[in-house]
Amino acid sequence: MDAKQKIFVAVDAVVFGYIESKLQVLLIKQKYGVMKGKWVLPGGFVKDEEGLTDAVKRELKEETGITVSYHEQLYTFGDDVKRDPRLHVVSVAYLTLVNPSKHTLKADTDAEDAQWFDVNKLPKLGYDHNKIIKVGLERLKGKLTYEPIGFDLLDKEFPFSDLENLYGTILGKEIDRRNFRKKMLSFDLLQETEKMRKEGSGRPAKLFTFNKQKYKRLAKEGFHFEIKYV
Amino acid sequence: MDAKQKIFVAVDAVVFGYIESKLQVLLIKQKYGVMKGKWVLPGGFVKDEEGLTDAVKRELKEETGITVSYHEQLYTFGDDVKRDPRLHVVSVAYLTLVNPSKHTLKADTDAEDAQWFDVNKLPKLGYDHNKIIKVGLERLKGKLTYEPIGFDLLDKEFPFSDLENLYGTILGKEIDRRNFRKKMLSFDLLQETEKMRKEGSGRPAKLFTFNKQKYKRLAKEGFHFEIKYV
DNA sequence: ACAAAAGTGTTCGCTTTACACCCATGT
DNA sequence: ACATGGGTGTAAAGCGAACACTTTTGT
Repeated sequence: MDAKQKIFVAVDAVVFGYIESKLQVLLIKQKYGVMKGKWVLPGGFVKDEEGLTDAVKRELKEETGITVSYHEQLYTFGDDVKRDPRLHVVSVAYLTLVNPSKHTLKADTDAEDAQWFDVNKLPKLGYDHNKIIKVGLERLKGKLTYEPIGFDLLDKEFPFSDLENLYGTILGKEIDRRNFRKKMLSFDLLQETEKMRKEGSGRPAKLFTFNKQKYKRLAKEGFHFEIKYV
Repeated sequence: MDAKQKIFVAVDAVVFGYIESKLQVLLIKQKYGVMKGKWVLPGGFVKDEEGLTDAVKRELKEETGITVSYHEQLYTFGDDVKRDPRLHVVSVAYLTLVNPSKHTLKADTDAEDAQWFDVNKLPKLGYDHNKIIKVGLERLKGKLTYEPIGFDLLDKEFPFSDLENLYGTILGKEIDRRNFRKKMLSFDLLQETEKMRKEGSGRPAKLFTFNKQKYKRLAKEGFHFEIKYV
């Protein structure tokens, strides 16, 4: 019962957004501390008597003003005792997805600035945050094929092509539009709306919505979403 | 920079073994503290300047004298601030698999006793450890179908029937022996040995070994182990 | 000879994959 | 009329699921 333990507990969030057909991560520029001026993941120390999930949500709100559409625990980083140069900090990382079109970023409290970065063009971040993002990206790639979380990155109503692009971009694969559409529709989880989106030239696209309630119900009954190799 | 944070970091291990065709969990009986006399998962506080993985391995060695054959981080429990009644403790849980036939359990240090329990006949444990085991079991079930970790629960050389039973027992499903064998062998990751095992009556069984090196190599090249619905 | 566990193939249906042309709109 | 992106079907191959009898040993 080591009541004088000198280890600190932090939370960090890998927040992904899908903007202009690119997968982006939300970073903040540190205002204070050793990492001052460096870009890092939103996050910070957990408060006494505060749960982990509450802590991430608080930090996200404080630092970026974002509301999440999907959230899960990612991994706890604590094998490298020097991942924070000053203190022994164990960080519980979260994977969160947002629909960025809904939000305007606002830097706040500890953050000098908050910005979206293309996940393939990241600067060198503070701490081990490049590694954390890598782990987050792997998880996202993995889950995309067996859980319908891609929808959490899109608008509520979206054209099929957005969904195709999202899968193609994130997984880095060419996808067969016909097969992809057929498979997606076979789950009977997409609802066609009356609306159309016309953008630039080309034929206008029907907009769809994802029926999350139905998915959750089916999932409980043993249904398994799976969109293989895309 | 909250240098007076009063949160403690612990690690706990869900150690599974497969004994007499039953999935078992390793528990220890607490010698000291509020949970004295209760069965709990092996684990304890992380030491200052100690990495998480090192901490679990140390605790396992101290408390049970076991050597692991598979080990991965499971989940970090820290949403419930009162999961430890006295202190705010965040616990990083690990999933570890061992081949119990190699080991003799020995209780040590904090442990009054160490014992295997049938995963379906658990007593009421201290803290939230029943829940942690539940999460561990879910993970094990999930991984069994898409990573070849079942082998880590078996002897190095095993008859096919052990593998069949393991999958059947853990997943709680009847498996078709012919299809299962065909699929397993199709990966070309099992090596037939010269040896046979005869036990009681019945035809003696060829013993196989799993070629882990080959699996790791193939996995890097994109190979995907998958044994669906068994 | 019988009981007990090991070992072995084939058929059917469904899912996956590969693949190319027409449609609706803007310029 | 042409450029741009949206929308659609079919055939072949591969995989998963169902299914029962023979072999080798111990008693």
